[in-house]
Amino acid sequence: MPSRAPRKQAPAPRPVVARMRRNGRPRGATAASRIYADLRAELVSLVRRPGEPISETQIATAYGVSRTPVREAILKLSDEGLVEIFPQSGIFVSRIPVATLPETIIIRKSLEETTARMAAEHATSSQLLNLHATLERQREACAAKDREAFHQADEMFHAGIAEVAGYPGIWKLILQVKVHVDRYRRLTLPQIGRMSEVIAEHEPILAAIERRNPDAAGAAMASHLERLLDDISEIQTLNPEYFDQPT
Amino acid sequence: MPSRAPRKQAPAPRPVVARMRRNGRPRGATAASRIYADLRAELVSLVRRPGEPISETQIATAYGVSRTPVREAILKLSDEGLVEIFPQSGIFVSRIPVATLPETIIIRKSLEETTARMAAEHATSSQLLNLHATLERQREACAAKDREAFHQADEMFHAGIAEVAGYPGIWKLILQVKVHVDRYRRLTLPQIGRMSEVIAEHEPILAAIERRNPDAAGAAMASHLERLLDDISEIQTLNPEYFDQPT
DNA sequence: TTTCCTCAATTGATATACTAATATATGAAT
DNA sequence: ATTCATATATTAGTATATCAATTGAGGAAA
Repeated sequence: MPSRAPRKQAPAPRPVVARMRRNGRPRGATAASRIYADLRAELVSLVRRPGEPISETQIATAYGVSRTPVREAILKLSDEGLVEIFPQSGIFVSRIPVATLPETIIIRKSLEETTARMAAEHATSSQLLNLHATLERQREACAAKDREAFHQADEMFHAGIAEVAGYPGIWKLILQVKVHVDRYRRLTLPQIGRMSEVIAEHEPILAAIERRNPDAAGAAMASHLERLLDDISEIQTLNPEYFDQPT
Repeated sequence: MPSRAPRKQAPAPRPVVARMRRNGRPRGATAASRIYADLRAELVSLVRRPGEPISETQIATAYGVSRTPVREAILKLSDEGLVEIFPQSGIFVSRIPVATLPETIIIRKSLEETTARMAAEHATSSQLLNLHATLERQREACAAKDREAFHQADEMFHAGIAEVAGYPGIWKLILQVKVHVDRYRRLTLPQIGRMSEVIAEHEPILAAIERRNPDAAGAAMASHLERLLDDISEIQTLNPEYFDQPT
């Protein structure tokens, strides 16, 4: 029996206000979150291949922890659609759901057309200079044929536009949505020639934002992302086991 | 020592194909998923009020299960932003992040402008009849002043348009994004007068889709959702403890 | 009264253990 | 060889246990 009254029970006529938030650290460096981040990186980079089984216990021993935090990480990845859990059977890296990729790109196009528009309406000079700097970094990566840096600058460019628009949460949503497209594209690695095309498409977007022309900015962004739709639907034949077949 | 070779180990030169998927039931009726669904309903319906503490053990005993499945449900809700976990402190129903609501509505507007456009391009006669039926159901609910049925028909109308567009996943994404707006609007209950306005705004959307006019359909949808932006920013003052203050 | 200190209780995070279901390898039967 | 049955190991799901961090009430000190 508790010698003291329990700290907080619901029965009262609605405490409602409740306690104010305490420490400002909402769940940072737990074992689960570290494992989640690691696994996610391995999944998007295709270090773990679609269809491959994943063993909770194996990962747990590898990290020197119990199954519990590993399971927490896996469940989160399952929500994101990166792994599939089959009860009493096993966990597997999800195959790439080819059928849903076009819809994903449509979503991205729709959202980024909006951010480009809003960016053209709200951009400050310093923000424009930052975007120019990012684009220049991308040109350097292109010249150096550094695919990793190029991709990183590419994401920064798009994220930067969302931030200039005043809606950084839109880019967070896009990140969540485009994960399967990223896995798909990782399989179509070569595309060195694409890098300069991408830059050539980024330039008019930034130019339109600079001209404060929302319509042009949105249109340029839309046509840039429409190229993505063309890119997919090429290499489905090789490595068919990585894809979720239309049956 | 295992008397038999382990079933599957990674070391081999990449098994790759792995096992085909077995039973088609990817995680259905676990205790965790039932608790998750229940809790989520309680959160969006504001049965559990923003700021209120949530006790894992209390829920566990209420369901007659251990803390483990409860924790799985809570973690998922935490990812969705419906609850906040403060380490070694407690779990609390998240306050409504008022500052992010406009962005959420912008996202929805952007995506649904797209679905309306695409619906106008692809709608078949039977699909149009279904949309008319849904709209009629909404009129009936309005006449009966049945708010719950009205809201249900409203969601069906929007979901139906996404489906006609050929991108039902867009509606699923919207559902995920608009949860805080729903909680907010639940606080502004009255709005009986709004019901007929909503119907009056739905009609031109459907009419434009019927006329196969993507531009008009997108514009009608956009202006419909812009009304949402006006609706918020009204009742922040009453019940301030439910909102995440801009400090 | 106000401030500080102490301490029991609760909590989130993790560890360990158990169970029912399932898949697969092995061996038997055809 | 091919099919079928059986046994065994692995698994997801859940239960229970441990621990350090934090809270907040009560009492001591000012």
